[in-house]
Amino acid sequence: MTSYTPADLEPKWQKAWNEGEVFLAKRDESKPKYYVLEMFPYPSGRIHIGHVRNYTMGDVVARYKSSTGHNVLHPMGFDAFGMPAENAAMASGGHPKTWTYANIDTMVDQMKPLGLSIDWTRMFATCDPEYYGQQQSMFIDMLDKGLVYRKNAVVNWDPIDMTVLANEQVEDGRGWRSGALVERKELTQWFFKISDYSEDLLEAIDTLDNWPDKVKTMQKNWIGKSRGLQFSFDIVGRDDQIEVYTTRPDTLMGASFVGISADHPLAKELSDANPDIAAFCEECRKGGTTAEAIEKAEKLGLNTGVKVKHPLDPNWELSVYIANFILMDYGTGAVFGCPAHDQRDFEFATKYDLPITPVFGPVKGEAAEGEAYVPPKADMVKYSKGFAGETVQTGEAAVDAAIELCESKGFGTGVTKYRLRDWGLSRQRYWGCPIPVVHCDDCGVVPEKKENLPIELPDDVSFDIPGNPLDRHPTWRQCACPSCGKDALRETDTMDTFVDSSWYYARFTAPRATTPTIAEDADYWMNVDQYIGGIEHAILHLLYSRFFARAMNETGHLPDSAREPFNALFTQGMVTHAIYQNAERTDDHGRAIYHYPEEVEERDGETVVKATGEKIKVIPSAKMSKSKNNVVDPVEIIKQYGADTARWFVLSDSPPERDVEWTASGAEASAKHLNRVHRLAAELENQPEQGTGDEDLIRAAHKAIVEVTLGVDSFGFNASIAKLYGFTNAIAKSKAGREAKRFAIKTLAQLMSPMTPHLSEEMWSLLGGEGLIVHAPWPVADEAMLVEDSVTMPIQINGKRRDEITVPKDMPKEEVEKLVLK
RNA sequence: GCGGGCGUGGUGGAAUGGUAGACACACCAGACUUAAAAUCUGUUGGGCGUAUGCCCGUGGGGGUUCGAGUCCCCCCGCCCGCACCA
Repeated sequence: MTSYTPADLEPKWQKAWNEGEVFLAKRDESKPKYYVLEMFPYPSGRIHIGHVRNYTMGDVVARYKSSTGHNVLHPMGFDAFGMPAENAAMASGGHPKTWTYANIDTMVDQMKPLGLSIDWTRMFATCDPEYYGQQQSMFIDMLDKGLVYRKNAVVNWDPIDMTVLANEQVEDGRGWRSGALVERKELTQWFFKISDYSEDLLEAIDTLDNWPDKVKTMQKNWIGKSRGLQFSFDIVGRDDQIEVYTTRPDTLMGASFVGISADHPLAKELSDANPDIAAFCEECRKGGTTAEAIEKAEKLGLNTGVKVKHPLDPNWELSVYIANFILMDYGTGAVFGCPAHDQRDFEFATKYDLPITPVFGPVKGEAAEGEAYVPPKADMVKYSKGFAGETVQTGEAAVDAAIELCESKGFGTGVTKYRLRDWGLSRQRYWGCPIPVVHCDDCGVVPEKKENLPIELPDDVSFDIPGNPLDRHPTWRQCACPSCGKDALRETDTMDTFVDSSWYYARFTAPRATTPTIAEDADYWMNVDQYIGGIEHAILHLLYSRFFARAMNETGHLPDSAREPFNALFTQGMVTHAIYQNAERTDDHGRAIYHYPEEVEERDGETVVKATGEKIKVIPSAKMSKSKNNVVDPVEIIKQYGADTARWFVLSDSPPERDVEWTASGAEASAKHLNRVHRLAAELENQPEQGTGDEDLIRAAHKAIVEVTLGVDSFGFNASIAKLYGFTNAIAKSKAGREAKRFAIKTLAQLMSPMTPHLSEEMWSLLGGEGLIVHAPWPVADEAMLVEDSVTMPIQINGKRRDEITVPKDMPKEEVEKLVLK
């Protein structure tokens, strides 16, 4: 008898697949195509068990689709530009390029033993000049189409990474990577015109039927559409106006003051004349931007002495305040305050003793005292100082009526605004894609000629001083102006690395092309049919990619049908692991001590440190982190149990969208189970030829086909695995004859093959299956075998189960009823 | 504050409005063994009972229904996302 030795059989079958070029993706118009993609990794140096879960899910889909007659594209690459490479270079004196490519080699070596059905011939890294050169070429195309522009803007400056961050990359006022408090700085930057696509990106969300609602909602909120009235207040005593935007024009008769941002042009003008105002504006800008700071921040205002006229009553004058809570980059940077119906305005008005005039109240009863009355816009309210339409109506209707009325009176227009800002892409870093433009004294900013692409990064750079090494490189900047030929200087900013990941999915369709894409390949392979990755990319990466697909369509690099690039999205959960924290002591600095799993054990129902017996506080299901000593290394797991066990485990128990906790006992159980399955196949020839219950076993096999297929089809891998356990138990217990068992075990091997491909190949060959199991078509259940002759039905009285009876399937209803009522 | 999700045994988790707890972990018992490991078999939501069996049970309270873990309303708790957004 042969025993189950993954260390031997896994490499054996991987070799067979490689030699047969089984996973090589070729265009084949005779088959339906299926493009499966997992979000590509950053080459940090080691694969993580989370990667294993992500890629295994993709692999299950890829292998299953392939066995159901699809021509599958399942590629892998690396998102290879970015800060960590530069940080490593600064720390160890190496070069980001060396570091990155060495990491990629290591990670590929770690991934290959997993037996993923990847077409490795398509692999690339975004730091390959062949890739980023094409990105530069597209940048120039986008410049031509007006999809990229340069402007002077106040930007988020990360003082640790010494670079600019996009709005999306600032979290709680801190850089998403460095964690440094972000500063505001004025710089000339490149921007993608993503805001031109606000409506398109928003509307199309509703067509994404196979995306999680959660992600769709997050994107909708991020785009942030609102409809309101934009109008101007005439400033008293001068020929000038303050423009404001409001989503509640129905509260115009409750206006109490006008507030402007400290960065508003009027505030700047007043600052120049009055040092007190200048000091106040400075104070406003300093305020922290963390959630906490905003929560606690006092509403500060300064009466400028400027007055404006109310548009509906020229005799009604309102004071203009500079206020610290008004943002220059939303709306017009100026608002009118209606304290009766806005809590923030209420607090402001109370503090500065401004009038609070309600314009509506509840239909029944009175509004509460001491706070603003803010009902949902869809609610009916009773207007006492309304100026448009019915006395009793919904806020929504009143807003519409107010906009219409104001438009007809000739002040203000109804406008739609979006929160989405243009995407600032300039980064003051070395390890990124150089922006392919040249600064010429005579011609200004000129795009590089396409024949000069790629503009490659120079290798001879140093990282001993902060800042961008491209700025201080002796020769790299110097070039000829593409327009007039005179001496000119290159742009030294590089692109945000999110640009690199915004189109890699398209590049996989023709990874070696000398143009960004090739029409026939893109037409055939796009869209991605199933995209799989972490929820953390719900906004940034996915929104940018949706924008880029549109931009690539407009620059002729993707077909119309690929403007929305991902047909289906699945966001998988993390692999977590318990943390073992010492409950009795901390280290010399008062920090918690964490123990490795192998340092602790269970003793009398308590978890203690083996060596010392100290009690342990177990924190279950925590994100893996090196500093918490709870990281599971996939390489070790594969060494110990084999890839199939690792694959089986990460798919079992928890639904794929939820976190799964890695436990040693669970991993061991998976290994045991696969051993058992292997034994079924290996010992088949010892089974007696004749037995009993052949038909029952064959029926069980057909039922398993239906149930497992359903799970695989709907991302219910844990459900499929539960059914496979059940089916395995049924085979093990069955007394059926050898050929019935052979059929059942071959079916089991096939149903398991997307999850445990090596073991399945081995079983297939042990059972005398023809060729490789990867080439075998997915089993189809025989409907006739699914129908039972007799059926067991529960007898319920008032919904409670009282008894059960087993009757022939075709027994008439009346007879069943008679039987039950007896 | 706004938006979304979740709450089921000791644990992870199953259940198109129709037998709650599939499957697995863990625990316990038994078989095999000199012994252990491995393997196999069985038990395991709570309570009552010798037993056929009965009662209770899906965060709490109410409702719809012949029937609710599932649908509706209120409350509690946890998680995630967004947020001086005018």
